[in-house]
Amino acid sequence: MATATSSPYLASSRILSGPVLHSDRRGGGMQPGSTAITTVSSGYRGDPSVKMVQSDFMQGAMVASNGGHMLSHAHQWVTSLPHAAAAAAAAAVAAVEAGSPWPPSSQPQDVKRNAGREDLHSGSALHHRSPHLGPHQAHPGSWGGTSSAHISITEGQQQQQQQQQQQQQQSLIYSQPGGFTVNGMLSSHAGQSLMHPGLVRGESPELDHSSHHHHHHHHNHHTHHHQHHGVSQESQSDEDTPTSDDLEHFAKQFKQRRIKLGFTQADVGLALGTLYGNVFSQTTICRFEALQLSFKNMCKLKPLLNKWLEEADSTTGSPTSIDKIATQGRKRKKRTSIEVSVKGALESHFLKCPKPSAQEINSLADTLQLEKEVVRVWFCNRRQKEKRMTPPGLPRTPEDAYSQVGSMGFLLFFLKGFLANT
DNA sequence: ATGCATGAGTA
DNA sequence: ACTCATGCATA
Repeated sequence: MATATSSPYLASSRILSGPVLHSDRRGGGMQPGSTAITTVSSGYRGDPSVKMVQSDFMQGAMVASNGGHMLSHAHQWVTSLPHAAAAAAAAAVAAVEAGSPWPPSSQPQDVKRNAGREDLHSGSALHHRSPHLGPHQAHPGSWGGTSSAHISITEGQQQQQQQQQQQQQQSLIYSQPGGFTVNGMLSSHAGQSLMHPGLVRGESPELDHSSHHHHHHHHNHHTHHHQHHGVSQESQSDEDTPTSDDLEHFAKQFKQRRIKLGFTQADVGLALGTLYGNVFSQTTICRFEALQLSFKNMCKLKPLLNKWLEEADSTTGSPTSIDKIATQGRKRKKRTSIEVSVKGALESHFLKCPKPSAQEINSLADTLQLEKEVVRVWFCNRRQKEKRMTPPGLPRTPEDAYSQVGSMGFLLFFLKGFLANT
């Protein structure tokens, strides 16, 4: 976007100059035609200048799709679409036409957008789990895999691609050792077991399209739910690993309550700090409510938020201790704003290769005129996004409830939207 | 509400 | 050099 709105940085206002083909290699140092503006004020780079939009993007898409010709027709639609849509759609087109039917990895993403809208009631609420569903049994790893693959990695399939059972305790280290109290007062009870690492989800079949014959056949499933000591919460107090449905319901209910009680996401984040010593930002709370965290992360946070809810509920009308978290002074790199056109190109590449090698990153960075680090981080974030619970851009309207799975879903989604708009 | 960034922990 | 949990800064 690079809006010029109140930004002291943003050197120039985009000037959509013509095509301005600059497809030459970068000779050295900075390139005049940067494709991303970093809203920086000091160090980093902030060379303004030309920024082609569509044209540039198309080029990127082409490159990604191994040479182009097919894209030519798509161009016209693309140009009139909102950039985001255009980029995604074109990127998808590029990928599809390029012959890659589907990204090898492509997390199944489980399209479990709950079907029934059955909330609306405040407080208490006793959600009736839809009786249908049958054997489906709400797979714990839901996002993780369409192919069942449940939790409890029973020692079999490991070392395949890493990223499976690695960290699981790193979260605990965040507990602030009694030292500072966010609010000047200790929490009544800090200890608390902090969710046992249930080791959830047998997720990510991961790429490696050529060699994974790991047939993990776990059966177990400690789905034992024995709720002792009623703590009022209908679901599981905080014991055993919740299912994705549980989380979804909880998140929903949590948001409702939170709003009714008049708290902002930031308030909650702070409250958690005074309550446990773990402060969280508005961002995290927001992501929790929107189920945009990893399954594991959701599980970790749920107990905490649940606790907060109870507290807030009981203490109705308590003065929200609003504190200001000291923003540790650090030289944080200013956010780089990547142009939509470039994003399209990146997206396009991502579809073909979610995990580009350092080499590829380099060349990509070169082509797109971005810092290598920026490109690397982009891919990291993109991958992470892929692992979140709620896939982005889900059908807002029932009619758009197409397949909505993976890239293809987006393609259709966007194309439909466009066509209906023309 | 999200995009880009940082860092701890791993491999 | 990657994954993951998080968050500042933005849109």
